[in-house]
Amino acid sequence: MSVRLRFAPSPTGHLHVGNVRTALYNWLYARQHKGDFILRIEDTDAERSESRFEEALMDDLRWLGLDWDEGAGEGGAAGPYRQSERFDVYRETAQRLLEEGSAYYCFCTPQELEEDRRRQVKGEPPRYIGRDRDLDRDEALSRMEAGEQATVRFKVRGGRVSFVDQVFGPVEVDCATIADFVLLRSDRSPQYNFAVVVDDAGMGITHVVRGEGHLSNTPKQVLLYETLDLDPPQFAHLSTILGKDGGKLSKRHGATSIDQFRRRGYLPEAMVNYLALLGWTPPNEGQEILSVEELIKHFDLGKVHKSPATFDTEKLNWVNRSHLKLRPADEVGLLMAPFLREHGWLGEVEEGSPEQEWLGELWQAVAKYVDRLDQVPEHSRVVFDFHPKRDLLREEVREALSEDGAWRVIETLDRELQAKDDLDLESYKAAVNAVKDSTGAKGKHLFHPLRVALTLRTSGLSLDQLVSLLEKGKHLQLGHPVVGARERVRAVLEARS
RNA sequence: GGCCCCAUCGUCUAGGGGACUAGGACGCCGCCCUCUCACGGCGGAAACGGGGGUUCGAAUCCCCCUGGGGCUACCA
Repeated sequence: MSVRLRFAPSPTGHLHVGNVRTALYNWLYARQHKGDFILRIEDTDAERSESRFEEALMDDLRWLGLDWDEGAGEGGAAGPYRQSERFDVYRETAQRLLEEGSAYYCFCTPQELEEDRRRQVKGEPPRYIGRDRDLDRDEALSRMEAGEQATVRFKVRGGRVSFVDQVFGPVEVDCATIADFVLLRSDRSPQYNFAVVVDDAGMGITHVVRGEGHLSNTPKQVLLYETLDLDPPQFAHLSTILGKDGGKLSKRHGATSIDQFRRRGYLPEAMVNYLALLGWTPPNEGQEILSVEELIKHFDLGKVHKSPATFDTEKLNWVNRSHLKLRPADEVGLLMAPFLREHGWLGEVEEGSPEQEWLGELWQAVAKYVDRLDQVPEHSRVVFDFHPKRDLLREEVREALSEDGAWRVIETLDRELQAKDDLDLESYKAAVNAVKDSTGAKGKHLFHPLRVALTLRTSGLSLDQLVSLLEKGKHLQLGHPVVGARERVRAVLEARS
């Protein structure tokens, strides 16, 4: 039998990295076993669910490459895939349980329930006492007709329930610790534990992979499967992802929702790779940078760790950097374009254009400085942002230029360059060699003044790469002028006075 | 309060009674490369939460404590 897995988020906010890891593990397992991956929207909480979050979550999933075979936005034979559209199914099922005597109407008021909880006996779990458990059905029905509101509660049996969790191992609990829980609320909407079971069963889900928080609720669900006369699926619960301080990951830890990472210039394959590593170790020691295909191939649900993992941005950065290096340069060039555009340094760039090729070259020059694409602009500044009048005043620049022979090197280079047309790497090097010969400056006494004249900074890209970018860039339609090398040297000399 | 889960370097982890002077990765530190900053290469510091057992032998098995987390809702 083919496996069927699902990701079932509530559209109550943006997709959190923890949710994404859950989705990912489901997806990896489904893809590995050539099964189905289903997206179900759990929006029974009408108060908190919003359709814009549903849109956003599907958008994030698509960006990550976690495609689904059935579900919201996709359709499929087991639909509808939105719980708010499945109320009939829940009501029918509840009715069946009512008739079988496995469930009953409960007329308890919120106040009564609150009192029950407060009246808890020391050493005993506080729980619903089952006041209406043995209420006569006809009586219940007539009270309903008289307009009284009632919930439908499940009659929890005695004894023990058990199941084997793929991650946590065997779990067994005493049913006495489980209160008769609500199936249908008084407004006839389903309660979570009931809806999941009805849906997972109805959708033919074979493996339920979800957050650890659901582990304690699983016995209730197993009980439900049992009275519905259905085989429960395989369960696998995933530990929580923690923040740097050991607490649950939250806004104060910085970015937590996947769209934030996306906007900062993390690659989807890097997010997927890093999240996969949080709670699972690849089989080959030391090989942690894996492609999506490799993850699908090696992923092993049975080897997922029980203990919670801390989200570490430093390691994510390393993973991202590594994947960035794996991508073809011209591809990354296109990906980083929006970030440069934000700084006003770039216009529209067409795919396959010389501009894209140039961006690829820019990328290769700045790649070693960058963890994320949103850091590209600050390291590209030397290429786009050239203002001698302003920058000659900067402390580090003044200091560097006050060194012996610095200006002479620059003046000599200026003379050498004026004699040349457009520069390529070779002619630039020839000019530098000529400067070296006629001034006698070498090593840092030669290159440092050159760097400052060309960039108005004391550190940055290799000069060879820079000159090449400048000379090519000045002829391209980048939407922002790039000042060439020769022009720069001249401008610096002119701004000196 | 009750029930349940978890616990190896700062972080992610390998480990499933002797192969452990506890291995790898990120980060950190040092050296090398070098016109700068980086990249890269090489090397280094860094952990079995505590206490009891079991055993010839425990990071590995059991119990207690401590510390985290979850459930205990007409939230999911």
